[in-house]
Amino acid sequence: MLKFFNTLTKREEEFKSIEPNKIKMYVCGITPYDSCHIGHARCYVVFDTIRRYFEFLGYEINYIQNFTDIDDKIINKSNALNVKYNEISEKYIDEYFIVMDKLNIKRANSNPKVSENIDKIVTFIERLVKKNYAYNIDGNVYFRVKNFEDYGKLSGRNLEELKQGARVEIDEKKENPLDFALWKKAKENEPFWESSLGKGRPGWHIECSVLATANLGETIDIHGGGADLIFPHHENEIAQSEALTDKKFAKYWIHNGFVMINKEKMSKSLGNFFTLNDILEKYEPMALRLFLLTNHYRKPLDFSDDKLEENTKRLAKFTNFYRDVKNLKLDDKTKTEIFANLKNFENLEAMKKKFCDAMNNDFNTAAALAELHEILEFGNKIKESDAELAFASFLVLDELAKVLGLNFELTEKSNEIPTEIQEILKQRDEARNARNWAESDRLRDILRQKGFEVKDTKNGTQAMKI
RNA sequence: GGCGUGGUACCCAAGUGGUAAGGGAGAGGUCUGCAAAACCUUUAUUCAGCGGUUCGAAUCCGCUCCACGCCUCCA
Repeated sequence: MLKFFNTLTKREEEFKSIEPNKIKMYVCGITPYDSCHIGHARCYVVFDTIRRYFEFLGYEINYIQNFTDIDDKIINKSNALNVKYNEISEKYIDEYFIVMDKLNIKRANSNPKVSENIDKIVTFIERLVKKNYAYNIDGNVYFRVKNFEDYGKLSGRNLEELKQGARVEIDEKKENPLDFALWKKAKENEPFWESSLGKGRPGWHIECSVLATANLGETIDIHGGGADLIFPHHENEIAQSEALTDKKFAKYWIHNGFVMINKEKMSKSLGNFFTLNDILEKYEPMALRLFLLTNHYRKPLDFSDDKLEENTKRLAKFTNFYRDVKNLKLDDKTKTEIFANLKNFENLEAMKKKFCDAMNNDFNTAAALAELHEILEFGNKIKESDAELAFASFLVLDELAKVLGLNFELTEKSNEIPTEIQEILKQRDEARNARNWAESDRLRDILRQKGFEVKDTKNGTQAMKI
């Protein structure tokens, strides 16, 4: 039985999809105005892992993730660099895919862009105005918060509390300081769309309500995003959607915790952020994914280089085992038979069950990962004595690793050995066979200088990038 | 001020009432010409502190101390 924490009800709940075996899931995407950082990686790894687990359980999932490709930050940057706003957004959308592909994050079923859905957004806002949930002042349209009774139910706030902290821009003429913009009137040097609401562009929150309901229907199973979006973004999404449809917008809300640097929240304003480009230049993507999965998704996660060093070593334990499995002396027919009879390996079935128990308990990837280590150790212990059992443990390990999005075969950087290095390795093997230790040690030093560590095994010398 | 989260070994980290998973580092071992790597074994009578509830608490309750987040753009 799968249960997980629902931000809306503030407790763990058993999961039941609206339609049998089908899940409609929406996760807030990025605003493409700059390179992705480790916080983005955490969010999308978390929801990718959740998605993969649902698929493993047999659900058919429709996963939608938007791009907020028109926004103040993009406009500011495009004005500063004197290029069109979409040049900025397209550049960073391309970057997003490159880096997320490296992390083995499955593509969404669709990635709708705000700029391509303006008409739907305008219609949505018009209907809100008609229902008296929104009002237009001089071409700015605001949501009338006081008319939506449930406002605050997600973030656990009430209107009185919120009024205390509310800040109002000087040039805004809202009825109520808590009202938020649905449609922003075009200012000078800003891209705009002509519409019945006036010349302008959508506010931030409205897009997700529109794109989620347009792609998935009025009620969706799961809505996800970073914890920083709970208020006001997700609170406002609920208000807009439920005001219009009078139906529950999302049954389950899932939020991932922040990434911290030295126990402080990582953020642009503090300047303490790391881009994924920088990180992945130094470390294997799967080491990063391993690190992210070691922490429970709802807790804050403290990031540092040390952690990635640790997880690089940890990653090597898995990839080494994969390499050893490839060298097992088993013919294809035997392998096929093992695959077909995997359920007969009771030890492995038990470990697989523990993996699922962990995932069923609020997606406890850390405990699930621990189970992967158990299978790894099991496989390592018997690989010399029982090739068939070792191969079976590899199959189970690989299956479960992939549920977590860990593709250990993608990571063998060390397999890319240049021919020059291979030549030296060959010479060194010859020297060793001739018991010429002086020459062998000399070649080893040369290899080290060239950035390769040697590893002597029974089957000859291998090299690994340092 | 209001709302909320967390403090578990040298470091990271799981644990949600039944007697402390896992990883890194350290130590010992196997292998090896020597190394390195790899693999195996091992490492918390104790969970920030003090009280309480219970047959039983890291887990529940109360207080104290410490760290952090949200209430404004953020994944």
